[in-house]
Amino acid sequence: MLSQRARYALRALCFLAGREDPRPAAIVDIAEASAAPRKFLEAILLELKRHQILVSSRGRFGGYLLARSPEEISFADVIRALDGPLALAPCASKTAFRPCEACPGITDCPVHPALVAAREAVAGVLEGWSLSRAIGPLGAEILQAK
Amino acid sequence: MLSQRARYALRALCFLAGREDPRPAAIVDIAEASAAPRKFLEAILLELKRHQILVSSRGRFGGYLLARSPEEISFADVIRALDGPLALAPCASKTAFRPCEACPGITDCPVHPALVAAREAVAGVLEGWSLSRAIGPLGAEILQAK
DNA sequence: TTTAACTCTATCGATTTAGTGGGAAATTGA
DNA sequence: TCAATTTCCCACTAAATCGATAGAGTTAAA
Repeated sequence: MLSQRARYALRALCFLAGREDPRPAAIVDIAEASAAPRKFLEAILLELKRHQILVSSRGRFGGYLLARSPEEISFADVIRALDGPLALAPCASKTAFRPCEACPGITDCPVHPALVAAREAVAGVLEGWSLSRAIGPLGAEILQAK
Repeated sequence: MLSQRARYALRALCFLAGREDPRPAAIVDIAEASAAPRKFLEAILLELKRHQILVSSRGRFGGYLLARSPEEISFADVIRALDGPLALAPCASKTAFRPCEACPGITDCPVHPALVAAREAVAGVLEGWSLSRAIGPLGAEILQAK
């Protein structure tokens, strides 16, 4: 299960991906759009910035913008930034591999191959799922039509 | 990430699947084989029994047996029994669907389709991955050869 | 009736999670 | 320069979860 943080993050990023305004969006507006508590979202956006998914500017008219185009930000990027590896166990992770303690070892563990297969399956989906795909091919046009 | 409970469970079940002895296995032996603390494993096996993955007999020479053949027990069964739904969010679960609060709704949520796709991917793998597959086609023979 | 096993409930400490609060730093506009 | 606005950073709390342990109770075979 995703954490609440990751869910807020995905909603917030979809909102940002759908905006056509080139000026940065303030936390307050993002919080309203993604139905997240303002202060809580603050920490989330900061984390996304640390992972180079967002860029920010301070002061008046400051706020957040996507660090790159929505096609180049995948759900996998976002979830990894907030919840860590996609894998079901550290020993099955590609981005944060760590052997499990008290295990016969990678080659002998009967559980390991299944976890690797599961990780590959979910990573295959989420790495290919970008923000632009999430808001749909019509996402931008719909907003523009308003 | 899987809980430690689920990991112990998978190891324990693989051990049971590889045994050729028709008599039930005692907790102590299962604990040793799966490198799990005895009392902790106790609760896990009980949970697996509640989910009809194991059957038990009490008293002297009592213990646990698989409730059905190893081909008919999937990793998905085990993980669902101990960690709950495979989905990344309740709204994407097939076995325990629940709409997320403060969400535009299934049809309008831009995040939902990705979570459903991820769930289908991981369920596809884990539902098709049985204990017998985990211990390998040679699993039984190897044990017999000893 | 003893003994070896499962069953059940309660509890504990550490960690994580969700969320809040206050203030410092930066930027803009007057 | 000053005031307003906005991000940034730190500390903190309450509740839940997780991994694990303890102990009393129940069952069944020898």
